[in-house]
Amino acid sequence: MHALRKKDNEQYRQYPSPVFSNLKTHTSLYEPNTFVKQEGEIANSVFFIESGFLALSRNTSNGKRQIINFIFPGEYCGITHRKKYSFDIECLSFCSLTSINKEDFDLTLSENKTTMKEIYDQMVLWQDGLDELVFLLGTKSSFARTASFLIYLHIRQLRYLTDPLYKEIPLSRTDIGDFLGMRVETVSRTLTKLKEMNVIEYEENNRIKILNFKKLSEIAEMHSLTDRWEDESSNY
Amino acid sequence: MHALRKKDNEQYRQYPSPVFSNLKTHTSLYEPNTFVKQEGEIANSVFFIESGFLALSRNTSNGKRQIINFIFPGEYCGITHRKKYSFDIECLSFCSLTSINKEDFDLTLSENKTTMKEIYDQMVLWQDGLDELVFLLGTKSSFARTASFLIYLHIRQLRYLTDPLYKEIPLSRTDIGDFLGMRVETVSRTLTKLKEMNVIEYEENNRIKILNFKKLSEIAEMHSLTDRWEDESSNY
DNA sequence: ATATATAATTGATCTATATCAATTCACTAT
DNA sequence: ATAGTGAATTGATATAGATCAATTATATAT
Repeated sequence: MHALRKKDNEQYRQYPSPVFSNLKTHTSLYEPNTFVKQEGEIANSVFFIESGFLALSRNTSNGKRQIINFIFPGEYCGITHRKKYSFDIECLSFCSLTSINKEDFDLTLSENKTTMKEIYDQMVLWQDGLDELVFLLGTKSSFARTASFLIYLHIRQLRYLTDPLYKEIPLSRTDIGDFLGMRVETVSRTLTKLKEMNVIEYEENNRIKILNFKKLSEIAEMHSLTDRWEDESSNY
Repeated sequence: MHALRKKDNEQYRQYPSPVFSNLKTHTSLYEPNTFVKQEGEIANSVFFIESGFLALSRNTSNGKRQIINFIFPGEYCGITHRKKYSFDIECLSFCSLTSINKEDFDLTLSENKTTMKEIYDQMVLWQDGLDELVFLLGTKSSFARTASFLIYLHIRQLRYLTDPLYKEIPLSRTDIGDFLGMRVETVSRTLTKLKEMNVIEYEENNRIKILNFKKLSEIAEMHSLTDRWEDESSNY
């Protein structure tokens, strides 16, 4: 986990709290590397991200961590049918979250068509993304995974950057590895290789710049897939 | 892929087609090992499974197959925001499906609260399941994966069996491997080991019977997780 | 019942990636 | 500027699981 500096956070778009009409919602601020919820806590809230950048992650009994999803401003997290959260909700940057009581949330969904549609759309989008991640974890080499990840992050963050100069949201090698099911060392090695191939270059503050998108896509074994991602980015 | 015999299908619950009011839906029958849709086709329909048993899968350019999800009667599939399907929809048994035009489907969702809620609930449930799969693929050993799978399938199918004598939906070792990101040989080896440990036993027609659920859960590294699964099964 | 085809098992190797260990780098604080 | 701390890199080795190859089991067809 790599702490963002406070000023970095200003480079990301802020989303106003959604209108949960008459409900008792409240907004809280979090520091990087703090936990909003931990696995096993009663799933009694849903969160809306006003600003900042989070991860949903789970830990095995023997200390391995898996990041299930990265969460960006404007998205909801903590929606589940389980009684308890099955993952940690952790802040990777300074975050501002609106928390909504679960029952109120469910009630609002059943009453408010617009909100329901909005959430539904996010679920579908996440579903698409999770399908991708499953495919990646189940079939791809570490090299292809890393390339896939860079494309994924590139597309995913386009929407959230206010300043295009801020090329990449800084993530530690550990975070990347925990998302891709690889060890830090392997992430480092594959990134070094991509750098040597002039597909990417390193910039200040842990950011990675894509130099050759086409080649990266090929490495990611994403010939047709890339097209799809590009389709999607045009929806943003 | 292992063909179910026609009579097997009768052991599974049939779900009546949902009321998509005034819409032009139609029901089709499929043989085992046929494709409803293939990756890359325009995503213009959503399907409701009346009976039978399907898989969503994707293939890499070098011929590896990843099963993203198994689909059971009463569920919808083919819901995506992509323009094209990103996976094959393939029948693992004799299937009866209602196909609904995508635009009609979306329209109905925005008009009919009950349907929207129903779909939303399925999405949340699938999301939970996909989270689990990502966790499994990213962190677990092949042995733990296999155990996890058996528990997953056991819970998942409870709802669909009319005759409790039909213990397990028959899946080939290849299907299991393609779901768990393992090769057939590895699946076979891990199952053999579980059999030798008296955790499971083989029955006729490729079915696997769980003999020791507790031990299986431990192997799956699911101490707390098992609790959750059990929570869920009580929702069915 | 016998033949044929497909799936599952088992064994022997090979390889990608994890693990272990040491070094270098980058940021923070004094 | 300098020291201190955690992250990233690089190298050496170990290993889980893939791959290759052969055998056995199961299902289907004649």
